[in-house]
Formats: sequence, structure tokens, C-alpha cells
Amino acid sequence: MAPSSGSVSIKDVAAEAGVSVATVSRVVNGHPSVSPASRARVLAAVEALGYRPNAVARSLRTDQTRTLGLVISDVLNPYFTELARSVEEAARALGYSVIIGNADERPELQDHHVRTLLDRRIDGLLVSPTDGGSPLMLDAVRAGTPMVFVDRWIPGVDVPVVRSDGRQAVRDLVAHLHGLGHRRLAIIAGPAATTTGSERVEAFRDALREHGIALPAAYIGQGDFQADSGRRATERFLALPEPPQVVFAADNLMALGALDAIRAHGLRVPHDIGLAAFDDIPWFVHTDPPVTAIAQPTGDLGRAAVRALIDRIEGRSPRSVTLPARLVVRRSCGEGAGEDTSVRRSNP
Amino acid sequence: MAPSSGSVSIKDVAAEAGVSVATVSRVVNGHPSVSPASRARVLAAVEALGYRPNAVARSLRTDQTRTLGLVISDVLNPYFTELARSVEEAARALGYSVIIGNADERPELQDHHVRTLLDRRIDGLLVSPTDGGSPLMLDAVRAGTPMVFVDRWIPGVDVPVVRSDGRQAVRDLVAHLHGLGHRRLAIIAGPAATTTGSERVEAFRDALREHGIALPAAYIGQGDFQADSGRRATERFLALPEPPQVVFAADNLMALGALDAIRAHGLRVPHDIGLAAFDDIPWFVHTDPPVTAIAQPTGDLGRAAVRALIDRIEGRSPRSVTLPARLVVRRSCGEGAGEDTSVRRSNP
DNA sequence: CCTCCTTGTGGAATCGATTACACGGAGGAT
DNA sequence: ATCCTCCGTGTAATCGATTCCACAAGGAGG
Repeated sequence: MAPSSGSVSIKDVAAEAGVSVATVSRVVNGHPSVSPASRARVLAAVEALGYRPNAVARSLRTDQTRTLGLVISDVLNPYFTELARSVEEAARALGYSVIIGNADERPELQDHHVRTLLDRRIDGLLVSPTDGGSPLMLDAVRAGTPMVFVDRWIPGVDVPVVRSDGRQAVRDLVAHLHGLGHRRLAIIAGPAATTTGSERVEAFRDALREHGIALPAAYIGQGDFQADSGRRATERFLALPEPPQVVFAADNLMALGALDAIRAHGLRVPHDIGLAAFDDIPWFVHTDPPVTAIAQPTGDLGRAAVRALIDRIEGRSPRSVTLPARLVVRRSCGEGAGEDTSVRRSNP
Repeated sequence: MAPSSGSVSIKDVAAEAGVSVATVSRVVNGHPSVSPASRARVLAAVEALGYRPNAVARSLRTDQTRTLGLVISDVLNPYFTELARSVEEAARALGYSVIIGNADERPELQDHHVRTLLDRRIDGLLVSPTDGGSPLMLDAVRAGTPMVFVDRWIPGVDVPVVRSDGRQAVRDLVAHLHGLGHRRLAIIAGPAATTTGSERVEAFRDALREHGIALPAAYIGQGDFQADSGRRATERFLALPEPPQVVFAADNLMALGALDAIRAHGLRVPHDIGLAAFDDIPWFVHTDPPVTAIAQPTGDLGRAAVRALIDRIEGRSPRSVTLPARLVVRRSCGEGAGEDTSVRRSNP
């Protein structure tokens, strides 16, 4: 019953069962034309030897790996972790494995992972691009690699995008802030090379305009989606002659950095300055104070992305998917009471 | 320059360069005996065709994938995310890729990933076991799969373990709590099938004994390392005729759940009840209040684990590694002031 | 000028599967 | 009894690399 050592190959099973490798292969893959007798003997041999087909050999022959690559911008960001989890789950349900590559917001690392994944001949690629599109990625698209962008995308490239539209939620946020009497509103943006980096600033600016508020350059901090940049941008805000009343961070990590900086200056949230963030995470319920945030339907995004990618792999032509995000008001911007104070763990 | 389509194989390169596939292979792999002229022509052809060796074919032939499998208990736990990140980083530096499998604390899911990884013939396996050792995993060890346990391990199995010893840190924690005047101390344990589940209770009980304090059964909550179980255990504690003064959660997710439960009961930390956690994470600095925690040297663990595994793969016999954990006192157990209030992002 | 090495190169086997094709035998139709 | 189908099975080609072995050419040494 227990395999003695090294790998047992199909040849060993064939010998043990007294049939040819073709028959073993047929049994293993559930082909119909095998006699019940042979089938039984092969199954017995498989069991006895502890045989498992070599996925490498199989992939070489069939030219498919039943594997998806997922290149995300930053694993330490809980938003992406949750996305990765839902992607893996959805893929598994459809018989695919997922290999995750973490780009750490560094384009060259992203390229490294894309290259490695391509070398392993993954069947399709899910990417949340860290930059505006490296030659490598563009080549991959041109070469016909099944690809789907998730969360972020690269403009002008013909690849389906699965993302969530924060426009309305940002508008809701600004209305909320305005209602609280705040007028000097600042944003910590992500890298301009990413769509989510520029898009959120756009949405914010537009929403402000609806209330007749301008967004001066000094109130746009340049971040890179990492905590440190949030810290630095916030420090710059606080050093201004007229600091903002509320800081809106374009992701949760930069919000964390902002919180650090505010605390380092001995200021209190929301009393001295308000804070809001894009991307809601379980921890925001428990921070001091709980943070008002814009929540994306992360699980749905992951599932939709996998579905789209597998559609492409199997030859269909999936459309892009855009899901709405929603505002979750907590206490970090002032007395908004707690409409919705809890955040669900997305464990569907 | 740009590859036209599908995959370019070594044969295409050979044809383009006017040499045999053997020569192409030699050039690609940097073998010495190739004339400068041939080398140049091959390199030119590789460039022109955009050739990249097929890793699947290469793996089949050489019987090595230069890939490590990492099966972790829960990706949503920031501790494991950070571990995964450092593992990938260390592996990449040594020319290996990592495939992560998320067990979600479910033994059958863990087995699924182990099986899949074995099928793909990964060169070695890093596991943080969710249970006491499934037959599958035991077979894999017996079959000689290079394996290293990280964080958690399976007793009685001859596999190197890379972990951190929290014994002293737990002792420090109990001393801290005792110094604050707390005597009724409870713990939310992890599953008894995991070493970290039982070990931490042991350490806690021993440390209490040193102060002449007992650990009654009612003060041991049974958790599963997930937030919900922390919530339930805490509720049970709070329903006790004499609830504990401090709750120590054996991981950060259960601490989050405990925080939820405490807050749901309208109690305040640390005024009404204290809270401490195993595993420190960046968010603990910003919770209300900042949480006292035991920090593991996560980055070092990941690096040491990769080193050990690659040692095994390359035929050496690595020893187990045990690194100390340390107590980080914050405000969640009472006025301990803030000795060390910040937590580093481990970005080495 | 003939041997002997060295060096560069190509042919072909191999890794472990899948699968097209051929073939032998059983059973039904005529 | 003969022929025609199926049905089950095995042989061998194939996927894209690596690598052993043989061999040709050219230089060194006798």
C-alpha cells in the first residue's frame, strides 16, 4: 500500500497490472473502452503502488497545466490577500491550481513573476498591474496568452478587466465629509502609473467639485500604496500652513501609515484630523478610532476574474466586469455615529 | 524581436541558427564547449524568435522543478502572509520559485494542496501542519520528499523544524500581567492537534504556576485559530460567574474575535478586561487600545526554513532551528506604559 | 607525414505521460 | 461458413528539453 520510494511511473503500473501503458492511461483518465477486468487490475495496481500521474509529463504532452498565474501588487495588503484567497478558491472549484506571484509594487519583480509563470506554461494569467505595462506583459498579450486584469488594468490593451468602481462610493464619502462640515480635504494617491492610483484621485476631485470644493496640488500626496509613503505624505500635510481637515488614503496600507504619522504628531483622530481609506479590512473596526472606508466586493471580484479567465482559456470571449464599491461609515471622520460598524469576514 | 505567436521551441531556434538542438541547449545552459561563432548565432536566433525554454519539458528531463511548495494554515492571518512573503523572497534569491497552498486550517484542504504539489514534482515542501499528520503527509515523508516544518510541526516525524520558542516570552507576559495585579488569567487555545495549539497553553500554564496561579479548565477556551472561535470563547469567559481579568489569545485572529466579543458586551479594554495575543502584527499598534503581543521573528523564520529545505534538497542534513520570540508590551492589559509601542514592518 | 588529443558538433536516447492507428477476436447478419 | 462490425488492446509517435556518445577537423608532437 505504501509507496516504497521514488516515483512510480505509468510503466510500473502497466507491468504490475500486466497491461500496456496505453490501457493504464485510459483507466486513469476514465476513457470508456477498457474492459471491466482490465480496469479492475489497473486500479488494483495503482492502489498497490501508490501511483500518481506525473503532472509535469502530462502537461508536456497535453500542452495544458490546469494552472492559473496570479500576479498581485502586494501580499502584505489584506485586500490582495483576500483577493488571492477567493481566486484560489474559485479556481480550485473549477479544477485549476493557482500560482501566486507577489510584485511588492515593483515593476521589475512583477516582470520576474510574469516571466516565470509564462515559462511554466500556465494556462492563463490574472494580473493586477503595478505599472503601465512592461514590454514583457504587452508581448504576452500580443502572443495570445489568456489574460485578465483584476482591480487595476492597463489602458489601451485589449484584455478583459474585472474591477470595482469606486466612483459612487467616493461621492458618498465626500458628501458624508461635507455634511460633517469638513471643507479642506486631502488625498494620498497611489502611483500615477496604476489605474487605481489616478482613478481615485479623479473620482475624489470630481466629487469635491460637485460641492464646489477645489483640490489644490498641496492636498494631493504622492504615495505608492505602501505604509511608509502614507506616513510621509501625511507629514507633509501636517506641515502645511493650513493642514487638511480630513485625509483620504487611496489604500489601507497608506491609511495605516497616515495613522502612524498623525499619532506621532500627538494629534487625535477624528478630533484633530479625520481619516478615511479606500479598501475596507477587518482591522478597521478595531483601530482607534474605527476607520471609515470604501469596501470592495473582494470575493466577488476574485470569482468573476477566475470565471472570465477560464472563459478565455476555453475559447470564449468574456466581457469586462465592474462591480460597485460601497461606503462604510465609522468614526474616523467625526461624529457620523456608527451606521455600519462591523465588517464581514468574506467567508462565503 | 517580438515573438509572432504560440511557443517557439528549441527546434525553431536550432533551425534559425543553423545548428543542432544540442548546441542550442548548450548555449542556453552556459556549457563551455561551444564555439564563439555558434554561440553568437544561437543567441541571435534566441533574441530574434523570443525563445524561452519550456520549463515543463526541462523539468521532465532533469527531474527537478526548482520549485518549493509552501502549505500554510491560513493566508488571511497576517503572520502567515508575512511568513510566505519572506519564504518567497529567500527562495527567489536562491533561484527557486514558491507555490503557496492555503489550508484554511482544514486538514482535507491541506491534503489537497500537498497532493497537488507532489503531483507537480516540486523539489521540496515547507509545511505548517494544520493537524497531527495525515497519512498522505506521513507517506510523503517516508517516500523521502524533502520536507521542513515551519512554525508548527508533527511530533515523532523525522523532519527538521524551523520555529520560534515562545516559552520565555510567555513567561515575560505572565510576569507583566502579575505585576499589573492580574490573577485571573485565561487563554484561548488553538486546536490541540497542532503543536502551537497545545504548546502555548503548556507554556502559559507553567508560567502561571511559577506565580502560584492555577489555570482552571473554565479559563481555557478552545479555539481553532480563526476569529470566530475567539469570539465564542470570549463570550463563554464573559458569561462565567467570575470572568478572567485578562484573556490571552494564542493567535492574532482569535484576539481580533475576542476584541469583537468584548466590544459587543459593552466592555472596555483594558479597563474592564485585559487582552494579549500571540503573534504581533502592524495593526496591533493602531487598535483600540494597542495590543500587547508576543512577536515572532517571522522574516528570520522564513529565511531559515528555506535554507534548511534547500540544504535537504541538495543532499545535506539540516538541523532544526529554534528562534526566540519576544514580548511587546502595549496598553491592552493595563498601564504598562508603552515600552515598545511600534512594530516594524519586516522589510529587510 | 603520421599519430594522438583536443575541441566543437550532431544524432539519438530519454524523461512520463497521451493518443492515433493497427490489429486480433468475438459475435451478428447473410 | 463467410464477411463485417465492433470492442479492447498494444505499438509507437510525440511533446520539448538534456545529455551521452561518436565523430570530424585541426593542431601539436614525434
